[in-house]
Amino acid sequence: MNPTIKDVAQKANVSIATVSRVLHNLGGYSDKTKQKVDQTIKELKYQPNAIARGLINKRTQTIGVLFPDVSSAFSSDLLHGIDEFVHDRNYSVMVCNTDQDGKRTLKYLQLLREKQVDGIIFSSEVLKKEYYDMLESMKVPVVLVSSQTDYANVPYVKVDDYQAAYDAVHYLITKGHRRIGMISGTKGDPIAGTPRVEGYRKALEAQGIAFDSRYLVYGDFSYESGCRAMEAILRRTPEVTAVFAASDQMAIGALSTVTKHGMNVPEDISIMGYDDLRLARMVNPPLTTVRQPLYDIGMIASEKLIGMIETGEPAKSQICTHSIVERESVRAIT
Amino acid sequence: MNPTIKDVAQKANVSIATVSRVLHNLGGYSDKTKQKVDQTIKELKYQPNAIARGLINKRTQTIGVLFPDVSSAFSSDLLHGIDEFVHDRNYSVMVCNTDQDGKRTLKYLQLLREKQVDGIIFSSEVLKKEYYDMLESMKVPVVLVSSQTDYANVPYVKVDDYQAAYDAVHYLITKGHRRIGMISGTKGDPIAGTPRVEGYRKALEAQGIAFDSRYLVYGDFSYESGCRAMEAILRRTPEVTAVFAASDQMAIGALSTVTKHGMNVPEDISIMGYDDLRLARMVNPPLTTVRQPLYDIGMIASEKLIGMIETGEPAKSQICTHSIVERESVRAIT
DNA sequence: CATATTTGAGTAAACGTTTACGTTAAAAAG
DNA sequence: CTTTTTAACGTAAACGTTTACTCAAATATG
Repeated sequence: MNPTIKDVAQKANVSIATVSRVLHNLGGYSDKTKQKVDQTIKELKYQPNAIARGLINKRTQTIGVLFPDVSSAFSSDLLHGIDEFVHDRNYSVMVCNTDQDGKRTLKYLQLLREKQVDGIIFSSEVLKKEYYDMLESMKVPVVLVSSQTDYANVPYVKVDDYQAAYDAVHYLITKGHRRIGMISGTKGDPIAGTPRVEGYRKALEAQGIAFDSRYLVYGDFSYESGCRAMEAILRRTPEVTAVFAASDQMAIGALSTVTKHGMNVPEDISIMGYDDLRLARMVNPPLTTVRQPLYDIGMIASEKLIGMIETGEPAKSQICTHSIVERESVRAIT
Repeated sequence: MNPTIKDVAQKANVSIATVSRVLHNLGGYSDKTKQKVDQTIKELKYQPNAIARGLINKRTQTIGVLFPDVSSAFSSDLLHGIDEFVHDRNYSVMVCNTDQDGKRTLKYLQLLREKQVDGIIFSSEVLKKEYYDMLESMKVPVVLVSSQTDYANVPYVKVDDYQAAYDAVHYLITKGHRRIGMISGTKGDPIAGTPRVEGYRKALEAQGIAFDSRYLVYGDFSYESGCRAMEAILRRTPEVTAVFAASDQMAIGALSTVTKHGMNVPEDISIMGYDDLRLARMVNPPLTTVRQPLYDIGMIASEKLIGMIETGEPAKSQICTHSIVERESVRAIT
């Protein structure tokens, strides 16, 4: 067995309370005893037991993070930011992969509750009433990432999807494109779906370009769906000069497909993505895209969460600024 | 406050012990009491407190996972496999991002010890004596992933790096290549560095091709280093017809660089990667590479770890089988 | 010098479980 | 109808901490 505080106390000839006090620098002991206690802690290689501490403090210094897909580049960038901030503040993170499946989400929330996490970051999934109720009854702070909700008191941090899409399409227009296709994400997705389509549409109309539903095709954010969508575009509306994809993965799928058809990006067709994942710069040509600062978003979300945990006060939602990063997949036409 | 087992006991007019017994199906109670207890558990929405449970059981049902870079595609695939298996067995995972920095690793091990994790997965980092000693003193099962060690009793699960590199280069040779360059990972890395170089060398020699040190250039596994390495190759030994990179990221960097120079892959030069990350199939052309089954490796490692935790018996190391996945970045020459 | 205050500790309860042990009443055995 | 066994619980200790409370000695105050 590992030594406990009791062992330290015995060996140092003091009470448990005293050891605890020097451990936390609470004062109430002489220099001499501090010396002795510190000494025997070293000797015994004593390590406090966070579980016991957690039981009494009702704080575990642990937060839970839920992702629909931990292994996606999107999630892992976020996780990186979260991990970074959180560890700095002496918390740990428990990850859960919900696999975008309701049953699992609920099961994991259950789990996190039993494990007494101090807070939860809920990412990239709509907060169904079911989840909200559960969260509510857990009485644990939550912050949403890349998601949003009507339940007023749960803060979110995300980019303005509408505006980001608007800006992307506007950018394409300023580059001289007028026949612009869009590969949307999952149809009806209230966060990353509809608002981005809406941004696309409005940006078009603002420049006097009529929205043409044939130019809009749906995917599900994945690479493969991007390939399929691009196939459809090439077949049905080959006159398009640029396409805006609602995720980098789809953009890259589109890019592959275009090349597979013997055409070149951006010479024959321009492609613009969304997210600015690491891979955006790795593909050929490097992808022009609208950047979500995922790492920062992870940090900000953690900051808010820990703030709520430690002050008990609700946090405000935050819209992070996106930006357009110009690389080489879009060309200006005249 | 959330209701405790005590609240349930009171409301159901039984003792705490009885509630605990029905909770765990231990028998020793009548059907009627079970009914009543189950009922009041529902009514109160009682949830057991895993912290309290952990304190007494000395089991937290949590494992710690250490990665040098959580956000890398490599880590996140692994993590996915780990998470999957582990949750199935009712464990949770705590992630730590060590940032390939000694101080942090030690700090995190410390943390995981305090949090009383039941086991640790240590990934992609050499197990220095320092770490080993710490781990040893924690008396907690550990398994290494994509790493290895002399400390006999710690099991690892990985691919045979030497053989995998050998096979890759052999494959290139069978495709008719004889002037084959290699972009190695970090020089001297005992796992993913030296053995792969050795495999390269031996595969060459086995076919009567002399090893030429000018054909070997070092990177650090990253995309950028792959770009730099390829620049060097193009400058110094442009006669090369194929290059084998020790990571997909470097391979993709090489690929970008080649294209940037106006040459084509695989027409002008063939490129082969290592890992088979998700992005390998997304780039253009899709990357021929040697596949490490990272998801499976994560699962296997978890299985071993949990086995050790639950039986107390040491696990055996395991070499997972790699394979060559042929895509389009290598061509046969005649 | 007597009293008040401060310092340096110790004692014990509490956190929410699990579980070894004890106890009672009913059922089975003789 | 005893005696033994069993079923159905209850009691209380234990896990490793934190912390409110207590208390004695030392120091300061008048």
